[in-house]
Amino acid sequence: MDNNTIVVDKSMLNVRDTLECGQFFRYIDNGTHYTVHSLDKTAYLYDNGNSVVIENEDKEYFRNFFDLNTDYEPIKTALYDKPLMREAIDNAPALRILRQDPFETVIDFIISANNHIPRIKSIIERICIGGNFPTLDSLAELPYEFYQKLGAGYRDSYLYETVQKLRKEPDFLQNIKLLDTANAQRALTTLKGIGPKVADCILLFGYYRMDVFPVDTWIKKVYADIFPSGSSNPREMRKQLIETYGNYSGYAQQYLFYNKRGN
DNA sequence: TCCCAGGCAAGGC
DNA sequence: GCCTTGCATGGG
Repeated sequence: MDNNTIVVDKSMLNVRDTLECGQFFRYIDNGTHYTVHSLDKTAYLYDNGNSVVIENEDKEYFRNFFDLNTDYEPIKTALYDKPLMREAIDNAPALRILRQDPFETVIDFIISANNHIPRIKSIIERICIGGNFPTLDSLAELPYEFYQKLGAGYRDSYLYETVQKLRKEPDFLQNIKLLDTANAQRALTTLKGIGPKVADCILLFGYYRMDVFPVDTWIKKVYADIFPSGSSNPREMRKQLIETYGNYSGYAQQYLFYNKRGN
């Protein structure tokens, strides 16, 4: 194996479940393999019997990206006896939470609001140039007309305004790391197009914060399964779900979301 | 076709 | 503060 190859046992990484579970959009199913784009980097994932082979250009980047330094066994063990988790974990036992770039996650999940995953993917594709995600500075150079041509609907102005604000405050996303989760969520929701749910997705997928619980249409169904006569207020649902699943809420949410949505 | 999607902003109260 | 309403677009 050369220096740019990672080999992972399939019991630790299920490629399909991890890429297609809704946390990530820039992958291509080529039939024989998956192509993954993150920022300006590319990896190719091949099935090799009982292992996954990841051919890539930056081994450290993708070891971190696929969260390969985290042992999921204690996490799954701790969650296994909690409501609906047995079925959800058994549905995708080698699903991992990706460690994505915060800026890319901000853009992706502004687009995700009230949108379908296939369409989210195609809009993001039109933002990228040659498979590379644009930098904040290069996006900020583009006129509003560029955003109007993305087919993003009313989200075009959210994208434009958020990009302009982030360029004026270059440390904004870096500073999120310094805040506790409540204040981080509050700060993110000052950006156009980011409400409580999108902020939670950004914190979970872009900052690897596990004490969040994005409540979307699917998680509302999950909540109703657990609490048949519970609240109809998303903020209250989030609170109860975090109380139920604790410090592993982020992991729990993703297993539950993927299981409920179907695959 | 028609419904709906990993919700949000704005306005009314 | 909380609740309601309107919302561009296109995939299934």
